[in-house]
Amino acid sequence: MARIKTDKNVSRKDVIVTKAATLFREKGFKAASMRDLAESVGVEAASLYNHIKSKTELLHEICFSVANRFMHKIDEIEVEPIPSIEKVEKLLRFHISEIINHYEEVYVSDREWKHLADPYLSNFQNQRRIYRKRFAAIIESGIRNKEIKKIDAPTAVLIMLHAISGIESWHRSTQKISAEELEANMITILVGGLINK
Amino acid sequence: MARIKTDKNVSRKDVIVTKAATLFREKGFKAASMRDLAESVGVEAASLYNHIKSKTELLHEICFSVANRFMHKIDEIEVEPIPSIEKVEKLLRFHISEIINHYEEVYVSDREWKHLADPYLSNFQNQRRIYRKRFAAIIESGIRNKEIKKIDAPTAVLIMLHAISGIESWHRSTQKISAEELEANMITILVGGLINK
DNA sequence: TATTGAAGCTAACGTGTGTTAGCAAGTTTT
DNA sequence: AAAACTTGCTAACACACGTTAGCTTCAATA
Repeated sequence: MARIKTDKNVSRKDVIVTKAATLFREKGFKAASMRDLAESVGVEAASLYNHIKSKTELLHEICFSVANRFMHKIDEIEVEPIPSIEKVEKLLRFHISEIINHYEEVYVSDREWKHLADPYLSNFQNQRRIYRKRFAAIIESGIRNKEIKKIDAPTAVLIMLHAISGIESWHRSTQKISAEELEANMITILVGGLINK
Repeated sequence: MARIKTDKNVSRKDVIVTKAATLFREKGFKAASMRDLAESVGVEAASLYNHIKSKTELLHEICFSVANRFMHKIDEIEVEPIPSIEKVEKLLRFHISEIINHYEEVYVSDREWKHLADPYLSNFQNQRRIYRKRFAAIIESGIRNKEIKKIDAPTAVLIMLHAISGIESWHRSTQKISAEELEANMITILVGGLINK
């Protein structure tokens, strides 16, 4: 009889969620079936329901674990006594490292959150909106201090966040530069485009 | 008996494809059903098949019409006798105007191409790869001419293309700046981050 | 070793899917 | 007005999906 293998500190549910993230990334949430997931876990589809409540629950877990990490980080950075442009740089570096180290989850959270069901959907959208506003506020304060060019802050946030999601393509590409080089290039272009000089 | 309305020069198939683009954008390709589409066209699901071959065909049409427009544009720009940095700017402006004027199609082509079936899938991926290489070549030539900072050109392309796809969010947002302002901000940040000075 | 709870299995359900067949209504051409 | 073609409809198909019920097997505890 098949059995889901677990290490210490990793519940069987965690294993399922992780495999789900990979599958949702590869095929998209809707196109990935519970039978696909079961196969990748090494078990029958019905057996998954001993550990999870529903397919959507898997998406919740993925999306909110990612969103929470970003929220905690911006909490932390916001209150640091450093110039705004450095806050922006820190945030960008965090985004980059998150997408490199938690590729599947971040990707899914970014592209598949549409398939969340209310009330999770509204909740997620709210968090996202708030996050972007706080990010924009940092940029605006940088503009007031003349550290940053006079630009529309919300637009700048959009550009930053989406630009960084380009790493998804880098992650899948075969002939790639190192993660460090990638990060350096990103910062050069993005922060370089902001700085007022 | 219901009937699909058409203007001159717009076939019934075109009407279906357009509505499909909207639906695929809203729900995603997999989650959008032919019955949904039929309703939005004002007809029964089975009737759609008098005009189209399959659901996937709709996706082909959307993805390749978008891809072709970009290919033709880069053909055109590549041979112009202007500095590389201006070529980059022209390409960016084209991307921006495409996403503003053909929002639904471009969005779908960007995010739903995964659901294409071979041989269209490989074909599409190839076109994408080639496009990015040609874009990167323009940047590399700009680096050689010292117009552009020394950066990894493929990374720069990723950043540009994804940054621009951020306009999707702008497009749906309620309190937005004008399209002209948006374009100006984008160019400032992106081109500003490239220029060697 | 006996007991118990966790974790797996098979079978099946109801529903929604893309698509086809066959026919009726409407429009254009002769 | 007849013929030919286009466009729509109803009904139904085969299938894949998420999920549940009920039972068995395994592993840990007493």
